[in-house]
Amino acid sequence: MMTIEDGWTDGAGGVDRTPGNRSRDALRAAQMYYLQDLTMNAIARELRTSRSTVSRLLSMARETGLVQIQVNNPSDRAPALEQQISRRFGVEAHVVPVADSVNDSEVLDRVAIQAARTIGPLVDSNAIVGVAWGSTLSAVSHHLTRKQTHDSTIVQLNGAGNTQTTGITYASEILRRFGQAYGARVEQFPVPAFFDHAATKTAMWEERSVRRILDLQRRMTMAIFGVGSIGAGIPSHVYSGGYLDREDLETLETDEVVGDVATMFFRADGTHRDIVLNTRSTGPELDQLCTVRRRICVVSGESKINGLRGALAAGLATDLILDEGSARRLVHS
Amino acid sequence: MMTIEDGWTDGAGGVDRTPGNRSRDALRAAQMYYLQDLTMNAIARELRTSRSTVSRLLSMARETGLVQIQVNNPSDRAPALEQQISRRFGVEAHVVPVADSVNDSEVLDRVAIQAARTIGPLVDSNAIVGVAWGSTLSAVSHHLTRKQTHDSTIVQLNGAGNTQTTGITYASEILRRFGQAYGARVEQFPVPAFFDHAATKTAMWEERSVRRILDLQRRMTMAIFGVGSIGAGIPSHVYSGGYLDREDLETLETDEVVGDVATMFFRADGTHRDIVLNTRSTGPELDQLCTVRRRICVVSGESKINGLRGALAAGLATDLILDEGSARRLVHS
DNA sequence: ACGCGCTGTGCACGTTTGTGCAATGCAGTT
DNA sequence: AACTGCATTGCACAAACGTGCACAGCGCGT
Repeated sequence: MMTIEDGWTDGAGGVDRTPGNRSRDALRAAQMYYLQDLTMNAIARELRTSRSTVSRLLSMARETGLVQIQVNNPSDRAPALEQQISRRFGVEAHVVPVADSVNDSEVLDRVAIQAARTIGPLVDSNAIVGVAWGSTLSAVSHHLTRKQTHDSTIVQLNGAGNTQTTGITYASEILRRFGQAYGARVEQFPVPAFFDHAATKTAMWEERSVRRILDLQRRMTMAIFGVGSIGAGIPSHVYSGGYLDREDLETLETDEVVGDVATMFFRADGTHRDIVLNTRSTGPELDQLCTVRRRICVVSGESKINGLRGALAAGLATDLILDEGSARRLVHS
Repeated sequence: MMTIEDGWTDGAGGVDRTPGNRSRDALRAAQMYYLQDLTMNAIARELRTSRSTVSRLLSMARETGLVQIQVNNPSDRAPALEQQISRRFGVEAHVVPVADSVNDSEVLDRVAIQAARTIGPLVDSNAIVGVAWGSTLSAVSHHLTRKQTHDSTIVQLNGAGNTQTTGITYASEILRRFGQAYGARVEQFPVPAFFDHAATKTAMWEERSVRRILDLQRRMTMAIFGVGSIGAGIPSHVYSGGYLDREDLETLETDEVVGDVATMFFRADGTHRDIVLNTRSTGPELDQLCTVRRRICVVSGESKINGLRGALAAGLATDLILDEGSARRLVHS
């Protein structure tokens, strides 16, 4: 007979309800399904359980990152669009195929899913990942697949408070999801998105609690953000959500701002000197952002194209994930 | 309207029968299926084709290595069996889960499939992969998944001729399949498995045509082999296939041989000095084999356990892929 | 022009897979 | 012991999927 210790690598012996079985069975099932091409029925027989349980074990295996599915386009024959974008803008492009017939919210959803799956493999142990907030990142955060890492940290890139709410629940939900997916510590940045007075920012930036976050940001190994865009149809969250008053919006216009990344603004040519609002923004200095090894920009929807152009001109991203429609718009002009 | 040039990254425009579409559609389909979780029906609509075609595109994407599915067991909580084997024998173990109720030939098949999928990701560009022959490798070769590589070479580890046939079709089929899967050059080793006289081997080993192969073997980055085993129930191919005569088998017994790798023999303790048959064998010197960075041993069936123990004692493998039954037998000693 | 073989397509069918639901088991509480 | 709340299971049904088959388009040789 087998002892319990033996039993725990064993699916064929007697039925064994030791706790922790589930994840072991999930691994066995995943191997049999994905590596041996058995049907769920056959697996159920070997595991002495029902087919439906196997189905559930497999979804669990996928969700917890036990199974990783990646689609590589052998770079030698990558789709033309991706190559063109790479050449022209010096970023690694991931174009999300989407027929132009689908509506904007579905495009966002699908870009978000694919972005989440693309980001997954890039998160290593000991990583310090900066994460912005906004509708794009919120969508992405809903689709992250888990991956076990050690000692990684998710750090908030910019404050999220505004004049109406502290914005904390919204932003912190995003962060929390990232942290949970990668088993990482989460470091929130409990400041408003914009200070009313630049002097307050200067003062706060001397506080040790704040410096701790800024220090983490300086040591980021990866940053993930969307872009905000001015000018085109729908304004982003930042431009309509109560973060900026009429006067602020006017100064943006005067400064010829076309968009922002993590509430730091820039112009169409990528410059950001002397944009007054940036002195009150809590986002990371763009020059400093550019020193981060991997900077992933997620964009969905053609309305963001102006902001995106500026961000690319500023060299803010090393990787760009965007829907096919926007990609085409980007290169065709 | 779109021009044809636009059309070729486009699935939504008019129906477009440009050649090469298939692999592009396969990529699009794979992204939509595996990264965006659409159903095949939805994909068919966007690609303007039928669901069945999408199904076929997806199988193509999997077969050609466009999609790679890997199952990782986060090493911190790897199954106990694998950890035990790793510790005791100093190899990375991949245990293939198989209920003990399934018959030997199915076990072989399933080990082969999983081995093929495990090997795939390890083959890089510029690799020189040594491949042995035998029933195990034959089974593996049938299940390799394609993967695009540049300038890699598959080299035969040991001659395959015997007194009855040249053995070439059998061995070369295996090699050919490896070559095709990885887009690699194939270098056969057109010599018998064993020379009748050691002197012939010495002479042949000076021939430039042979030296070219030996040189490749010296520069191998990876070797893949099974084990032969003496003593247990069913003897391996080598021991029964007309490669050795009665006298040879007697000398093996005298020399206390327990098994072989690529027709080079060894004893239970892993030693191989003064085994006379090795002087006539065309397999690689075992000491030299041990200098190869990655040495993958595939074993299926408990009858091979004696040979396997010897091979492990000799330190011939860095990676071991074997079925669960054998694995258990191995650690329970 | 015609026929031939080849490749790729959609249909139809049987198989495989996902999931709402009710039943069961188990732990903690009254 | 009885009760309650939560997690897990198998069932049954519907959705999604794979594949043999017949047919259409195309290139090629006669």
